[in-house]
Amino acid sequence: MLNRMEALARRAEQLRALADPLRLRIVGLLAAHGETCVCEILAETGTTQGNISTHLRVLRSAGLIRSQKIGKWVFYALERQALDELTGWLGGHLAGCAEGCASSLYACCAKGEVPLSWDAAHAREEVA
Amino acid sequence: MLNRMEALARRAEQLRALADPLRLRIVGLLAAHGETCVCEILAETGTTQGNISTHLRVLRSAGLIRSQKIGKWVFYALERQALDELTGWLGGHLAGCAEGCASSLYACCAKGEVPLSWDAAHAREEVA
DNA sequence: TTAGCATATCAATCTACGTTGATGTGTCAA
DNA sequence: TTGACACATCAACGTAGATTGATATGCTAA
Repeated sequence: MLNRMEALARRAEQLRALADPLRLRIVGLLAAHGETCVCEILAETGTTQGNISTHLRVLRSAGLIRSQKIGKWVFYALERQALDELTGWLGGHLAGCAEGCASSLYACCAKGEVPLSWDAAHAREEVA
Repeated sequence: MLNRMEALARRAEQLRALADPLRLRIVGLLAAHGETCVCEILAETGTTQGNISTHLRVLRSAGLIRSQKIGKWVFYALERQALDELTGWLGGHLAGCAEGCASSLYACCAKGEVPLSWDAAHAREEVA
Protein backbone atom coordinates (compact mmCIF):
# COMPACT_ATOMS: atom_id res chain seq x y z
CA MET A 1 0.00 0.00 0.00
CA LEU A 2 1.22 3.44 -0.87
CA ASN A 3 1.63 6.09 1.74
CA ARG A 4 -0.16 9.36 1.37
CA MET A 5 2.53 11.30 -0.41
CA GLU A 6 3.23 8.47 -2.85
CA ALA A 7 -0.47 8.18 -3.62
CA LEU A 8 -0.68 11.91 -4.31
CA ALA A 9 2.42 11.72 -6.48
CA ARG A 10 0.88 8.91 -8.50
CA ARG A 11 -2.36 10.81 -9.00
CA ALA A 12 -0.38 13.90 -9.95
CA GLU A 13 1.50 11.86 -12.54
CA GLN A 14 -1.76 10.61 -14.03
CA LEU A 15 -3.29 14.08 -14.13
CA ARG A 16 -0.10 15.42 -15.63
CA ALA A 17 -0.36 12.83 -18.38
CA LEU A 18 -3.77 14.25 -19.24
CA ALA A 19 -2.69 17.86 -18.87
CA ASP A 20 -1.58 18.52 -22.42
CA PRO A 21 -3.72 19.68 -25.35
CA LEU A 22 -2.35 17.09 -27.73
CA ARG A 23 -2.76 14.26 -25.23
CA LEU A 24 -6.30 15.40 -24.53
CA ARG A 25 -6.96 15.16 -28.26
CA ILE A 26 -5.48 11.69 -28.31
CA VAL A 27 -7.60 10.35 -25.45
CA GLY A 28 -10.59 12.04 -27.05
CA LEU A 29 -9.93 10.12 -30.25
CA LEU A 30 -9.48 6.88 -28.33
CA ALA A 31 -12.70 7.55 -26.46
CA ALA A 32 -14.59 8.13 -29.69
CA HIS A 33 -12.99 5.40 -31.81
CA GLY A 34 -12.16 2.61 -29.40
CA GLU A 35 -9.10 0.64 -30.52
CA THR A 36 -7.27 3.05 -32.76
CA CYS A 37 -4.25 2.69 -34.99
CA VAL A 38 -1.31 5.03 -34.38
CA CYS A 39 -1.36 5.99 -38.02
CA GLU A 40 -4.91 7.23 -37.63
CA ILE A 41 -4.02 9.31 -34.59
CA LEU A 42 -1.15 10.68 -36.60
CA ALA A 43 -3.42 11.59 -39.51
CA GLU A 44 -5.95 13.32 -37.23
CA THR A 45 -3.49 15.33 -35.20
CA GLY A 46 -1.11 16.38 -37.93
CA THR A 47 2.05 16.43 -35.88
CA THR A 48 5.21 14.38 -36.36
CA GLN A 49 5.27 10.65 -35.87
CA GLY A 50 7.97 10.76 -33.20
CA ASN A 51 6.03 13.31 -31.24
CA ILE A 52 2.87 11.20 -31.24
CA SER A 53 4.89 8.23 -30.10
CA THR A 54 6.31 10.23 -27.21
CA HIS A 55 2.88 11.39 -26.07
CA LEU A 56 1.47 7.88 -26.32
CA ARG A 57 4.29 6.66 -24.12
CA VAL A 58 3.49 9.30 -21.50
CA LEU A 59 -0.14 8.19 -21.41
CA ARG A 60 0.83 4.55 -21.32
CA SER A 61 3.35 4.82 -18.52
CA ALA A 62 0.69 6.64 -16.50
CA GLY A 63 -1.47 3.55 -16.99
CA LEU A 64 -4.20 5.47 -18.80
CA ILE A 65 -4.01 3.69 -22.16
CA ARG A 66 -2.83 0.31 -23.40
CA SER A 67 -1.31 -0.83 -26.68
CA GLN A 68 -1.58 -3.91 -28.82
CA LYS A 69 0.62 -4.74 -31.74
CA ILE A 70 -1.08 -6.40 -34.70
CA GLY A 71 1.06 -7.04 -37.70
CA LYS A 72 2.98 -3.88 -38.40
CA TRP A 73 0.35 -1.71 -36.79
CA VAL A 74 -0.07 -0.74 -33.16
CA PHE A 75 -3.51 -0.07 -31.75
CA TYR A 76 -4.11 1.98 -28.65
CA ALA A 77 -7.16 2.09 -26.42
CA LEU A 78 -8.22 3.73 -23.18
CA GLU A 79 -7.72 1.91 -19.90
CA ARG A 80 -11.27 2.60 -18.81
CA GLN A 81 -10.84 1.21 -15.32
CA ALA A 82 -7.79 3.31 -14.54
CA LEU A 83 -9.49 6.42 -15.90
CA ASP A 84 -12.65 5.77 -13.93
CA GLU A 85 -10.57 5.24 -10.80
CA LEU A 86 -8.76 8.50 -11.42
CA THR A 87 -11.85 10.60 -12.04
CA GLY A 88 -13.57 8.97 -9.07
CA TRP A 89 -10.65 9.65 -6.80
CA LEU A 90 -10.46 13.25 -7.99
CA GLY A 91 -14.15 13.78 -7.30
CA GLY A 92 -13.72 12.41 -3.80
CA HIS A 93 -10.59 14.40 -3.17
CA LEU A 94 -12.31 17.62 -4.14
CA ALA A 95 -15.59 16.87 -2.43
CA GLY A 96 -14.40 17.40 1.13
CA CYS A 97 -16.90 17.20 3.92
CA ALA A 98 -20.40 18.00 2.83
CA GLU A 99 -21.17 20.44 5.61
CA GLY A 100 -19.83 21.98 8.75
CA CYS A 101 -16.65 22.99 7.04
CA ALA A 102 -17.15 26.65 6.49
CA SER A 103 -18.17 27.21 10.08
CA SER A 104 -15.43 25.31 11.84
CA LEU A 105 -12.54 27.04 13.55
CA TYR A 106 -8.93 26.82 12.46
CA ALA A 107 -6.09 28.19 14.47
CA CYS A 108 -3.80 30.40 12.49
CA CYS A 109 -0.10 29.76 12.52
CA ALA A 110 0.90 32.66 14.73
CA LYS A 111 2.22 31.13 17.89
CA GLY A 112 -1.09 30.84 19.62
CA GLU A 113 -1.38 34.56 20.08
CA VAL A 114 -4.33 34.94 17.71
CA PRO A 115 -6.56 31.95 17.18
CA LEU A 116 -8.32 32.76 13.95
CA SER A 117 -10.95 31.48 11.63
CA TRP A 118 -12.68 32.80 8.61
CA ASP A 119 -15.73 33.59 10.72
CA ALA A 120 -13.71 35.23 13.45
CA ALA A 121 -11.82 37.31 10.92
CA HIS A 122 -15.06 38.27 9.27
CA ALA A 123 -16.50 39.31 12.59
CA ARG A 124 -13.46 41.47 13.20
CA GLU A 125 -13.87 43.13 9.85
CA GLU A 126 -17.56 43.75 10.26
CA VAL A 127 -16.98 45.40 13.61
CA ALA A 128 -14.24 47.56 12.13
CA MET B 1 -16.71 31.14 -27.72
CA LEU B 2 -13.49 29.25 -27.81
CA ASN B 3 -12.54 27.11 -30.73
CA ARG B 4 -11.69 23.47 -30.15
CA MET B 5 -7.96 23.81 -29.71
CA GLU B 6 -8.31 26.75 -27.35
CA ALA B 7 -10.83 24.84 -25.27
CA LEU B 8 -8.48 21.87 -25.03
CA ALA B 9 -5.63 24.18 -24.08
CA ARG B 10 -7.74 25.71 -21.34
CA ARG B 11 -8.69 22.30 -19.96
CA ALA B 12 -5.07 21.20 -20.16
CA GLU B 13 -4.07 24.26 -18.17
CA GLN B 14 -6.61 23.47 -15.48
CA LEU B 15 -5.56 19.83 -15.28
CA ARG B 16 -1.96 20.93 -15.18
CA ALA B 17 -2.74 23.12 -12.21
CA LEU B 18 -4.01 20.05 -10.38
CA ALA B 19 -1.18 17.81 -11.57
CA ASP B 20 1.27 18.42 -8.75
CA PRO B 21 1.49 16.57 -5.43
CA LEU B 22 1.73 19.74 -3.38
CA ARG B 23 -1.17 21.39 -5.19
CA LEU B 24 -3.25 18.24 -4.74
CA ARG B 25 -2.54 18.50 -1.02
CA ILE B 26 -3.58 22.12 -1.06
CA VAL B 27 -6.90 21.53 -2.80
CA GLY B 28 -7.45 18.58 -0.45
CA LEU B 29 -7.01 20.90 2.51
CA LEU B 30 -9.34 23.46 0.98
CA ALA B 31 -11.90 20.75 0.30
CA ALA B 32 -11.73 19.55 3.89
CA HIS B 33 -11.51 22.92 5.63
CA GLY B 34 -13.46 25.30 3.46
CA GLU B 35 -12.10 28.84 3.64
CA THR B 36 -8.53 28.36 4.78
CA CYS B 37 -5.83 30.77 5.85
CA VAL B 38 -2.55 30.65 3.93
CA CYS B 39 -0.70 30.32 7.21
CA GLU B 40 -2.60 27.14 7.94
CA ILE B 41 -1.77 25.65 4.55
CA LEU B 42 1.81 26.62 5.23
CA ALA B 43 1.77 24.87 8.60
CA GLU B 44 0.24 21.70 7.17
CA THR B 45 2.50 21.36 4.17
CA GLY B 46 5.80 22.32 5.74
CA THR B 47 7.33 23.97 2.70
CA THR B 48 8.49 27.56 2.30
CA GLN B 49 6.08 30.45 2.28
CA GLY B 50 7.13 31.69 -1.13
CA ASN B 51 6.60 28.28 -2.60
CA ILE B 52 3.08 27.99 -1.23
CA SER B 53 2.30 31.41 -2.59
CA THR B 54 3.50 30.35 -6.03
CA HIS B 55 1.38 27.20 -6.04
CA LEU B 56 -1.67 29.10 -4.87
CA ARG B 57 -1.19 31.52 -7.74
CA VAL B 58 -1.07 28.64 -10.22
CA LEU B 59 -4.35 27.27 -8.90
CA ARG B 60 -5.91 30.69 -8.85
CA SER B 61 -4.94 31.67 -12.37
CA ALA B 62 -6.43 28.39 -13.53
CA GLY B 63 -9.67 29.53 -11.93
CA LEU B 64 -9.82 26.60 -9.53
CA ILE B 65 -9.59 28.52 -6.27
CA ARG B 66 -10.36 32.03 -5.12
CA SER B 67 -8.82 34.23 -2.48
CA GLN B 68 -10.14 36.75 -0.04
CA LYS B 69 -8.07 39.11 2.02
CA ILE B 70 -9.23 39.73 5.55
CA GLY B 71 -7.04 41.95 7.64
CA LYS B 72 -3.51 40.76 7.24
CA TRP B 73 -4.60 37.24 6.41
CA VAL B 74 -5.60 35.77 3.07
CA PHE B 75 -8.12 32.97 2.91
CA TYR B 76 -8.39 30.59 -0.02
CA ALA B 77 -11.29 28.36 -1.00
CA LEU B 78 -12.19 26.04 -3.85
CA GLU B 79 -14.09 27.35 -6.84
CA ARG B 80 -16.59 24.52 -6.68
CA GLN B 81 -18.33 25.44 -9.90
CA ALA B 82 -15.15 25.54 -11.96
CA LEU B 83 -14.00 22.24 -10.49
CA ASP B 84 -17.33 20.59 -11.12
CA GLU B 85 -17.27 21.87 -14.68
CA LEU B 86 -13.80 20.51 -15.17
CA THR B 87 -14.50 17.05 -13.78
CA GLY B 88 -17.76 16.91 -15.69
CA TRP B 89 -16.07 17.88 -18.93
CA LEU B 90 -13.33 15.33 -18.35
CA GLY B 91 -15.85 12.58 -17.76
CA GLY B 92 -17.64 13.45 -20.96
CA HIS B 93 -14.43 13.74 -22.91
CA LEU B 94 -13.35 10.28 -21.81
CA ALA B 95 -16.73 8.67 -22.15
CA GLY B 96 -16.81 8.50 -25.92
CA CYS B 97 -19.73 6.81 -27.59
CA ALA B 98 -21.40 4.23 -25.44
CA GLU B 99 -21.47 1.49 -28.05
CA GLY B 100 -20.70 0.69 -31.64
CA CYS B 101 -17.16 2.04 -31.34
CA ALA B 102 -15.10 -1.09 -31.09
CA SER B 103 -16.75 -2.54 -34.14
CA SER B 104 -16.56 0.37 -36.51
CA LEU B 105 -14.07 0.58 -39.35
CA TYR B 106 -11.23 3.04 -39.58
CA ALA B 107 -9.04 3.42 -42.61
CA CYS B 108 -5.38 3.32 -41.84
CA CYS B 109 -3.13 6.05 -43.14
CA ALA B 110 -1.44 4.04 -45.86
CA LYS B 111 -2.59 5.69 -49.07
CA GLY B 112 -5.72 3.69 -49.48
CA GLU B 113 -3.89 0.50 -50.23
CA VAL B 114 -4.91 -1.23 -47.00
CA PRO B 115 -8.10 -0.13 -45.35
CA LEU B 116 -7.74 -1.40 -41.86
CA SER B 117 -9.54 -1.72 -38.60
CA TRP B 118 -8.91 -3.42 -35.36
CA ASP B 119 -11.32 -6.17 -36.34
CA ALA B 120 -9.84 -6.59 -39.78
CA ALA B 121 -6.34 -6.72 -38.36
CA HIS B 122 -7.47 -9.21 -35.77
CA ALA B 123 -8.99 -11.37 -38.45
CA ARG B 124 -5.72 -11.32 -40.33
CA GLU B 125 -3.85 -12.41 -37.25
CA GLU B 126 -6.25 -15.20 -36.41
CA VAL B 127 -5.99 -16.57 -39.91
CA ALA B 128 -2.19 -16.40 -39.74
C1' DT C 1 5.26 56.37 13.66
C1' DT C 2 7.56 52.36 14.22
C1' DA C 3 8.02 47.45 14.53
C1' DG C 4 6.37 43.03 13.45
C1' DC C 5 3.65 39.92 10.91
C1' DA C 6 1.34 37.72 6.62
C1' DT C 7 1.68 37.34 2.06
C1' DA C 8 3.27 38.32 -2.64
C1' DT C 9 6.88 38.89 -5.86
C1' DC C 10 11.44 38.50 -7.80
C1' DA C 11 15.97 36.53 -9.18
C1' DA C 12 18.50 32.51 -9.66
C1' DT C 13 19.09 27.69 -10.22
C1' DC C 14 18.01 23.11 -11.45
C1' DT C 15 15.13 19.94 -13.59
C1' DA C 16 11.48 18.33 -16.51
C1' DC C 17 8.89 18.71 -20.64
C1' DG C 18 7.55 19.37 -25.81
C1' DT C 19 9.17 19.33 -30.35
C1' DT C 20 11.98 18.13 -34.25
C1' DG C 21 15.01 15.42 -37.13
C1' DA C 22 17.58 11.33 -37.49
C1' DT C 23 18.14 6.58 -36.65
C1' DG C 24 16.86 1.87 -35.10
C1' DT C 25 13.61 -2.22 -35.09
C1' DG C 26 10.21 -5.25 -36.47
C1' DT C 27 6.88 -6.58 -40.19
C1' DC C 28 5.22 -7.35 -44.66
C1' DA C 29 5.32 -7.78 -49.79
C1' DA C 30 7.70 -8.34 -54.06
C1' DT D 1 16.54 -11.06 -49.80
C1' DT D 2 15.53 -6.52 -50.64
C1' DG D 3 12.78 -2.52 -50.16
C1' DA D 4 9.01 -0.15 -48.07
C1' DC D 5 6.25 0.74 -44.21
C1' DA D 6 4.79 1.51 -39.09
C1' DC D 7 6.40 2.64 -35.01
C1' DA D 8 9.82 3.40 -31.22
C1' DT D 9 13.84 5.57 -29.58
C1' DC D 10 17.45 8.93 -29.26
C1' DA D 11 20.01 13.37 -29.35
C1' DA D 12 19.53 18.14 -29.29
C1' DC D 13 17.33 22.32 -28.56
C1' DG D 14 14.38 25.72 -26.50
C1' DT D 15 10.99 26.58 -23.01
C1' DA D 16 8.38 26.06 -18.86
C1' DG D 17 8.03 24.67 -14.09
C1' DA D 18 9.50 23.83 -9.01
C1' DT D 19 12.16 25.36 -5.33
C1' DT D 20 14.85 28.50 -2.52
C1' DG D 21 16.37 32.79 -0.50
C1' DA D 22 15.87 37.60 -0.54
C1' DT D 23 13.04 41.52 -0.90
C1' DA D 24 8.74 44.25 -1.35
C1' DT D 25 3.92 45.35 0.11
C1' DG D 26 0.17 45.89 3.08
C1' DC D 27 -1.93 45.47 7.52
C1' DT D 28 -1.99 45.83 12.62
C1' DA D 29 -0.68 46.86 17.18
C1' DA D 30 2.03 49.27 20.39
